[in-house]
Amino acid sequence: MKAVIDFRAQLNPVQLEAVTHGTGPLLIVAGAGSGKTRILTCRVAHLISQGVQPSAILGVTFTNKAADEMARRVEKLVSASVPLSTFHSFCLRVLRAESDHIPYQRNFVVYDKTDQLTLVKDCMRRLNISEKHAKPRAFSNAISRAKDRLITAPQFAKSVKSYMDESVANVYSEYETAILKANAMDFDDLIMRCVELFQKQHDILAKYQQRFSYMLVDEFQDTNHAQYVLTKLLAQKHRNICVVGDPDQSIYRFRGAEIRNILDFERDFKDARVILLEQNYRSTATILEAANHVVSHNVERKEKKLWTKNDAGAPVSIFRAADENDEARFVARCIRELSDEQAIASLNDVVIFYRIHALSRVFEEEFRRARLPHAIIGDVGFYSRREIKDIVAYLRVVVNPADDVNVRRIVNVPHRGLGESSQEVLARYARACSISFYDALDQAAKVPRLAAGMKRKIGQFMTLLKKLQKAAQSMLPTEFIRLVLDETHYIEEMCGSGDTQDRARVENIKELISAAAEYENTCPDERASIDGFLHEIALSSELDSWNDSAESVTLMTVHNAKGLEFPVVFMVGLEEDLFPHFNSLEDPTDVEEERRLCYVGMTRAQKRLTMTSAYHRTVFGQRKVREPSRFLTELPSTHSEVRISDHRDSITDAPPPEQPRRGSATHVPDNGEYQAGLRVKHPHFGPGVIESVQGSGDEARLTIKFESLPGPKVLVAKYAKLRAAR
DNA sequence: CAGTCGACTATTTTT
DNA sequence: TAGTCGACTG
Repeated sequence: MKAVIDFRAQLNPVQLEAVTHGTGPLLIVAGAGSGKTRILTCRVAHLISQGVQPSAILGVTFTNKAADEMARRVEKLVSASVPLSTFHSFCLRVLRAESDHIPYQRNFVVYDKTDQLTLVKDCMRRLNISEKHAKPRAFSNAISRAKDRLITAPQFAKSVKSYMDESVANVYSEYETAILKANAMDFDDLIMRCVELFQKQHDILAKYQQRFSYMLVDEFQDTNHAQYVLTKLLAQKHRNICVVGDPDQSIYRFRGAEIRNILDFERDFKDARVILLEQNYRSTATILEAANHVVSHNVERKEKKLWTKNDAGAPVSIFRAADENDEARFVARCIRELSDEQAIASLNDVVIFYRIHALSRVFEEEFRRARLPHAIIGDVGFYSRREIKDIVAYLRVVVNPADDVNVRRIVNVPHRGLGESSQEVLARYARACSISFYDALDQAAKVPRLAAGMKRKIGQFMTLLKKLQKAAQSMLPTEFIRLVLDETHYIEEMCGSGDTQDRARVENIKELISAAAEYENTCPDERASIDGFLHEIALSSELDSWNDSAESVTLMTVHNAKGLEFPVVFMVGLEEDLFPHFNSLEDPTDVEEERRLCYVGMTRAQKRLTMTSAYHRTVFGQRKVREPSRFLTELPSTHSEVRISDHRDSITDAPPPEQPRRGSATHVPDNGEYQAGLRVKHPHFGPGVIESVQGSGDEARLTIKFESLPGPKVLVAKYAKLRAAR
């Protein structure tokens, strides 16, 4: 198929260059709103119009949603469907296709975070590591980070440097044995096993290298080491590799992403063409300036200046609310006003970003009260709800009985009188004979120290499982789920208690059946199967199914905001300890990531940006005085407009319970008695000396030279949390 | 073995 | 605050 497309009308010269770049490596550094998605889609369309087979293009995006979106747009341009995927879904497909060549059986399953954590806990128990001493979460994270860097358990064991490392090494090793036995892979395994396969089996690698003559990787700044290695392996042969990224938008370092990959790309592909896209088409000049200004506070950053031809637009609106309820009310009122004034065409034009999900609750309550239609993205994902995990566990067990985690999940759900202690007996037996938990159940009759009554109950359970297994051979996912519900009486048992959550649970189960039906209808190869469905849901998230056609305001975390844009953006909870989050405050590098996160949020806005904070907020059930985020003070004052809640007085009347500070240092009076020369101490910057004071009272601006900082810093007295130092 | 109670503690962010 | 975890009792 050859159809010349003239992109010149819709692209600027730099974009055109990126789109029509021929062969060889290409690095596109695409600033926020510079038309990145358009370039990627046009490039794919361009390649196809040049005669490249769609199936020869490997496009990798960050989320399934982005993949779908891009596929849709490509299809519109050239009416060809290009297989776009995420790293994880691509690897899963490869591993399934090549299952004969990996140390797994064909029917392996994918473990999500919860399964992974259960398994880690299990391993810890076997190694006699107390959960109090070290958190399971810490171990699972450490294991994930190791896998991101392609470090195997034996390699990890060789490089231990501390006592903690040693524990991790032990758990890691135990975990690897267990997960392999369970015939399961976690998210990180998908990448790592795929790399391993390619490195060990050159013929297989060659096959995929041959197949994909062009590669595109989106959100390159958020790829981890393993993903980059995978990319390099695949691109080695043709070297037609195009990566797109923006270092300023790297927000997944905590998950192993390496911004360095962008720099390494130029090193690894010396002949790479580098194209910088710096014109922003999305935001008003004011918003863009403000965002640029904030992110320019990052030290570890390559200088880059986005610009735009767009109008200045309204100033960035800063609002200080009395407390979190006041904040939510304010946002709701603003949205109403915008809507009434017809400043927005639809509620879909509005989004609310917060740093952590916990903040969504207040807004949810307020919006419900205000009858403002809204959709909350994320939080407890659909597939991690208990009832869904329970039912899905049955599917998983039927497909892969070796999956101990899920066998143990369902063995007593619904209750069958097979509690903790008999499970423990079985688990011990299984381990002694080195068989799976399932096999132990199957041989229950032979297991000593098990009451006859138990053996009978286990027998009944096994009869049920075998019946299900047999039925599964010839059933579609929907039919099978219904069968499970019938046979186990799950709904009656778990949802018949009159609990308020029961109705939602039943709804969720119905939703699961719908999802299965949806899968069956769209299954590409007409071979809808239970394990196919399992793989489908393993990598799906709520964001993917987010339907932006419903008329409603969207609420989501800033992390979910990547790649999206909205005419009206509210960023809420901009307070120290929250955004930047307190876990990041120790390490300047982490704070820089928070700042990039803030930058990503701000640059989603097209027309209006409002950033709010509260004077008081209830955190951990305790009312606390809050300090506005440093990111707010980093905004250029010329581009913003500050408003303070009318309710402020009524709040400040109530004396905040001033928590006693440790140590003998006294509070610097916040009634304006600052003077140059005073030695002070700041919670983050440490000791310093006031160089000069401008203004007085709370609003006084203090220029302070901190010992920890190279130059003096200007702080507003009220928010500086200063203490006197001797 | 299961249900209830109280204590406790944890909160980023996600494919 | 709320959700989880563990101990205790029926």
